[in-house]
Amino acid sequence: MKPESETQPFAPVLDRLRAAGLRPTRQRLALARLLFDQGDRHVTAEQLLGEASHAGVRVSMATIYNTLHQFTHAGLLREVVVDPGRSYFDTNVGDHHHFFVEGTSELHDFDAAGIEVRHLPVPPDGTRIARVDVIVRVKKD
Amino acid sequence: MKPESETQPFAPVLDRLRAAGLRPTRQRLALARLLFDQGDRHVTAEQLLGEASHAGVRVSMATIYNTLHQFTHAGLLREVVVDPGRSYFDTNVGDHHHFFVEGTSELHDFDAAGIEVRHLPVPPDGTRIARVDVIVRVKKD
DNA sequence: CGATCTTTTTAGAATAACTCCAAACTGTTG
DNA sequence: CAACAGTTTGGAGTTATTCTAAAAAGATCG
Repeated sequence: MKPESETQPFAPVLDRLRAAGLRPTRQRLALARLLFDQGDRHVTAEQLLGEASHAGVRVSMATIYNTLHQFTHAGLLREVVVDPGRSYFDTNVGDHHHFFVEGTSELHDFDAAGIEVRHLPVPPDGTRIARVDVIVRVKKD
Repeated sequence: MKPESETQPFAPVLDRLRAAGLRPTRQRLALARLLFDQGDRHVTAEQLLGEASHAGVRVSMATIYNTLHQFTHAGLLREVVVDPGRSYFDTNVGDHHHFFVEGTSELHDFDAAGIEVRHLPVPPDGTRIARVDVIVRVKKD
């Protein structure tokens, strides 16, 4: 039997797009597969463009950005802001946090289940908590 | 008795620069006073340039950036990365974390003493924790 | 299917936030 | 104050991202 990637290459990703109310266009499908068909990843727009062109998919930079943001709004991606001047997009949208290795700019996930953030103060007036990000900045030693 | 800001306008800031091994030049003194003589603040480079020129201090953008980074290295400021595409510099270098109000891009400090972050996982191989940032993203409701 | 309408995509220009550079200037030291 | 190292500066250069208007591609209808 052929591997799933050959027998149902588009199906799961197609469903995700449909569920998100995004038209499954050629470029969205291709990008979704690059993003979601290989486990948890952290990508920048530029990396994704590189991967796309490497995979023979012709996509413009504008589409890369549009798509990353649409996926983020749809909850398929999460934007991670750790590095001034560049955004990472995380395919892991579960409850987790990040290690950020200064110098190499690598990101690593760690599950939120293992840690406890307690006694958070009350949010400023007229606001409610949307999300709590814990960024553990580490250095090579 | 006159307020300290009138009686000893330069002294404390001068000491801080000296202690940091930074030559107390006219621009560094002026920027340091704008930054440190009014309690805890979060500024962007552009804001600081605006304040400087408003205060009649002629400084170039390059110097604003140089100075912000030097102060950060010297431990007089802390860079806060929460907003893609812009850095904030925080004059509070104590142990604290941030509320970030999406939409208005406001930052508010909260003391780290009140919360507990427990059971942090071990950092990736060959690295050690430099800092833990907790960012509580809030939305207006 | 083909006309039509809407959504997407695209190349390239535009913007924003920095960073770099070589020349001018300034604080410091002897 | 001479002389040098450290600083500042305007302006050009970069990088990441957004915008724009026109072309292309899906969807819908008859």
